[in-house]
Amino acid sequence: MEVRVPHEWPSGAAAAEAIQDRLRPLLELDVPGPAAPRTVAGLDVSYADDGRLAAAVVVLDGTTLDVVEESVAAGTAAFPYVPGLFAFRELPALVDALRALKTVPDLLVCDGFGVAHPRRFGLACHLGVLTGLPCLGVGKTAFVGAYAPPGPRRGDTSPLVDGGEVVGRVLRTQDGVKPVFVSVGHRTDLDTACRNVLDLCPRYRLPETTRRADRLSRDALTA
DNA sequence: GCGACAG
DNA sequence: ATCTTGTCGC
Repeated sequence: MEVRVPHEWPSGAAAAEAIQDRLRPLLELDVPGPAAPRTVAGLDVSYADDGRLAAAVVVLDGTTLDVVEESVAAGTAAFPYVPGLFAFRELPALVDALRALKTVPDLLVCDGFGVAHPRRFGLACHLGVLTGLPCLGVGKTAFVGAYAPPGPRRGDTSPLVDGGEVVGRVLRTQDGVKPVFVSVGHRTDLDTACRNVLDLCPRYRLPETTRRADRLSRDALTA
């Protein structure tokens, strides 16, 4: 599929933040997301001991969750890990993997956050703008925002609030497991995003998209 | 000012 | 992210 060229690569933190600020106005938020996506792509990156990394994209049938297509791209950490600038670390390799895709997914599911970010422009926002596709983020641990623990049952949620605004939702994807943090990235709304994530979690805490991409990227690193 | 901080 | 065994539970 086609992916917009990222931009001139930032030389440092200040330049990276400037890029986020420049792209943020391009976000399309509060628009209805895909309630029943035909295909959903999961993205993840694994790291080796030496700085090598492997980015993986796995496209699943939105209904059966069967694998439709897979793509892997090898690369190198493109930026140091800085909370808030995490996207710049994995973006180049993820874009490579996406470009190799024959399928154009109806929805992208990222490891990390969307607008639940200090400058409201996390990885899911960045990938959304670059691809023009509906995109959401699923985080495993809290980053920004305050929240109350959601109820103990699958589907229970509580709002994630930062700076006086709701930036995401804490979602329990299975009875009694630790909740995940869902936030909108691009071209979708929070209700649809949470519905999508729940649909992608028929059995485990993390979405099948994420689990599949994680496994693929890890295997690619070994092989 | 200090600490905390997605993966 | 990654370093890491057994163990409890369905």
